[in-house]
Amino acid sequence: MHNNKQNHRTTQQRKVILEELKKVKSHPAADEIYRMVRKRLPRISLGTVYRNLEVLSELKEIQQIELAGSLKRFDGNPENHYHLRCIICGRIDDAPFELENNLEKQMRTFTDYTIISHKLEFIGICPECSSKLP
Amino acid sequence: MHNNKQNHRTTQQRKVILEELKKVKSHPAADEIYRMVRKRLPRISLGTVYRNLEVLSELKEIQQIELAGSLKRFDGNPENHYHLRCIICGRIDDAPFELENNLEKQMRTFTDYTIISHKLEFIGICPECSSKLP
DNA sequence: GTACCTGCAAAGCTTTTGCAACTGG
DNA sequence: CCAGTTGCAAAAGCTTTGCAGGTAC
Repeated sequence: MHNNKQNHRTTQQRKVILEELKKVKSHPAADEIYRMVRKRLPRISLGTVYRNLEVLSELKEIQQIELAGSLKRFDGNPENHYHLRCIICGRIDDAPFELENNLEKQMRTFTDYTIISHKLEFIGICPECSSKLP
Repeated sequence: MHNNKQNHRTTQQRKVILEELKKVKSHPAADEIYRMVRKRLPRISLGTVYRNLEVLSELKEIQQIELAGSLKRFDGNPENHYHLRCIICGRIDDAPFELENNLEKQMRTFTDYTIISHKLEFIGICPECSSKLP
């Protein structure tokens, strides 16, 4: 994790990364951003891109979309259901309520996408971790 | 991607992986499953575990939880909003409607988790990909 | 018998990190 | 000046894959 207490500077690299990202609506991955930024700063490194994306997220200038990543968890229950994830210990519990078919119905009225399914995850602190907090 | 047309066999490895995963409600990652299964099949390899988790998902015996993985996408808009993901081309668009605060409220009445936020993603086929389908 | 599966090891891909040099304020 | 930042390269972490031998059916 990164230290939140740092004083952040406005470097060329940081500025250009932010500008390029704000320009597009394609939600690029880090290496795509690297490619975009290199057109203006040919000597920038991938490491710098990663570090700045982290800092810019902390500063709430951008956000990271973490859905559907490559680190997977597996669930012996094949039925569609929602999950609760603890931000402290990382445990995942099943959510105690049903899928909302309404959400997909709503979405269909608003877009031209063919909606196939949806994923909903709640983020919070599990009772066990709560009880251990100072 | 895996070939869906295969005839799948019931091997010891496949059977034990499924049994062990059904036993727990902890939503383990692949390497945790590997550790669990090795107690019964000490010579099993991690590769076999990965391959079988893939097959078992195809067979709808289990499911993969892909939320909050490590391959991230970045969004120049720091405001909380939902996304639409195309399963064909992988593009991500912003969803054209507002966050449902009701969802968190509902969840609070059902669990002892301290709910901090939620993530909702719709999966579908974007108009462009739809138009190219056979 | 043979298509499918396994163990092993190597490779792949994304992300993180140590380090010495550099720079914004 | 000096804490924060950078480029580079190596390392780390998770997942996939090539291969030769094994196995379910």
